[in-house]
Amino acid sequence: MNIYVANIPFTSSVADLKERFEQFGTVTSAKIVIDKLTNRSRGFGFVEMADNSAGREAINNLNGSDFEGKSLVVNEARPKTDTQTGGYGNGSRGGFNSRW
DNA sequence: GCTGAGCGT
Repeated sequence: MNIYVANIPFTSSVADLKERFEQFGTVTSAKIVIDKLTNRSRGFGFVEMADNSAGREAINNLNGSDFEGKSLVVNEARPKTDTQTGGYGNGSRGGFNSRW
């Protein structure tokens, strides 16, 4: 269960996310996307959890919640390199891979 | 001592 976390404040780090998601389940790996060029946080990251149910719980609970004074955005991440059969094309927001 | 879209070295 990989989860996409956006609207992360720049004063936050991966340990904060990991802690925040460990409230709902076991976090396999958490990472904040740092821009390769500027070496600065882009404000979003990815959290991978062990249980899918815990991931759903974390999404439903942490999405839109208060995080460092800002509303956190938590969604399910789309597969980075997986069988993108069907082609979501240049899926900007909205198109999610419903693998449920 | 940088900045707020949003899907990753």
